[in-house]
This record gives sequence, C-alpha cells and structure tokens, in this order.
Amino acid sequence: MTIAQVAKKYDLTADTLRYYERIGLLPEVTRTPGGIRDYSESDCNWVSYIKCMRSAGVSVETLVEYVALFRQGKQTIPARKKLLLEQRAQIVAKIEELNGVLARLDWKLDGYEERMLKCEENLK
Amino acid sequence: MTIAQVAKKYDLTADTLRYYERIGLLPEVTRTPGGIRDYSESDCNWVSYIKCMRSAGVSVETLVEYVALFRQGKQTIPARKKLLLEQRAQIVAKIEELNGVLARLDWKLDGYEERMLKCEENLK
DNA sequence: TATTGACTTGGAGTTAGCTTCAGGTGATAA
DNA sequence: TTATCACCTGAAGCTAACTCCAAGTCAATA
Repeated sequence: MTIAQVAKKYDLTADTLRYYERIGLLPEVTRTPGGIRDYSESDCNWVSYIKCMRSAGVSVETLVEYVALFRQGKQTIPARKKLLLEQRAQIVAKIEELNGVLARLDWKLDGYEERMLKCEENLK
Repeated sequence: MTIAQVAKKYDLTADTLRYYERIGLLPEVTRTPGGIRDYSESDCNWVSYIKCMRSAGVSVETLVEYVALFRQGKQTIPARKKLLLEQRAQIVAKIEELNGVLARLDWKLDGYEERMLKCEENLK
C-alpha cells in the first residue's frame, strides 16, 4: 500500500505517517526500488495500534519506547508487557476521572436555568 | 486568599492562574488596595470548575467562551447550557473511546508473553 | 528603616505533536 | 518523451497551553 492509501485508511495525513517513521514510532517501512514506501500488512497493524493508543492520549514518547523495545527482540517481552500494563492503568484512571467530571457536569446541569436565574437575581 | 494559596489548593502554579485570568478564563479577581490578587470564594469556585473541565480535556478556548457568556448576564443562560451539554457529549464520547482502547489493550495483553514468543520464533 | 520574600507586569521561551515548505525524484499516461 | 502527478528529504513553521524571566512593587519582620 502507498502512503496515501494508508493515510486514507487510518485517517491520518501522509506527513504524519512520515513523521511517525522518522521519530522511530513505526518500524522502518519497506520501500520500492525507487525509494517509495510500500506498507505491508504488519506496517498497517502498527499504524492501527499507534493511532488507537494516541487517541487514548498515550504520548508519542511512550509509544516510541514500546517500539524500541520491540525492535530489541524477545528478551524485552516482559518490559513491553509492563509498559502495556502501565498504559492500561493510565487509561483506567482517565476513565474514572472523566466519570467524575461527568457527574459534576450533570449536577451542574440539573435545573440549570432555574438556578442560574435565581443566582443572578441575587447579584442585583 | 492569595494567589499562592489558591495555587496550592488546586495544584496549579501561580503563573497558570495569572495566565488564565489574562486570557479571560477567570472573571477578574478582586485586588487589595496595593494591587495584589485576593481570591474570593466565588473566584475559587471558578478555578475549581476550570481545573475540572481542563482535566477532562475541554479546551481553554471553549472555557473562555463559557466565561464570556457568563459575563454577559442571564440572557445567555440557554447558550451556556447548550455549551455545557456539548461538553458533556464530548466527554461521554471520550469515555466510550477509552473503553474501546481498553478492550483492545486487554485483548493484546491476554496471553501476551506466550503469543509474542511464538510470533518472534516465526520471524527467524 | 532596611531587608526579605511574595507579589506585580509585559513579554519572551518552551514543549508536544504535528504541518508546511522548497527543491528534488519516481511512475504513469498521452 | 514529455507532462503530470504522487512521492521523497531535511528543515523550518505552527498551535495550544503553559512557563519563565526581568525589573519593579508591596508587606511583614528585625
């Protein structure tokens, strides 16, 4: 697949894909003899994984670390698993935080108009 | 309350509080005759609200808009409620997204070591 | 009264994560 | 073969959201 096709498939720009590769976020993508990127299925899976984790707010830095461990081979499997578990914990924490904010918003929204009117009457 | 006390209470820096005020994210904080900020309870409630919404990823721009509406008085109450409902919807969407990522991570983590070992054996 | 330390301002600097640009190369179609 | 794309690289530029700095002022203490 060309970079344009991958970009379209995962709703990223070609520039972002090249940027990810440059900073070591994607294992080196295979090239045609002419030097043009030709994404394999495995490359696509990496793109999918990275896009997914980025959407959850996992930092580019953390993902680079994960890819770097992957490149070093199987002796880093435990370290990689540890990283994944840390990411998981952060996501769980984030969900809890968002639920808290949601509760506060719902509390604020309950009878909002009536309360705000009263409140601003008092300020006169 | 002084800016340092408020900063400590809400775990923000004094610089961030001044920044928020400068860009219109906080209604103007009252001052001592000497020009030093003296946060009222109402000011603190704003800080608390803003910190809460920022932690949920609501942009500074959106919050500035909300504060601007608030300043214009009660005729903006419906508009403000609409903004709050939009923020709520975004947060709900974010929670759903995070739950999706969590599911993917859990799937990836299930039997991770065994699968990765097998997988990397195959690459030899 | 002098010192110390927290506070003030406007403006410049920083960080993450892209995004755009300039100048060039590869591939396909008339 | 020539035009027209999409693609390539390295480097500079951009945006959001702070964060830091310099130079000065206020307030409490010795």
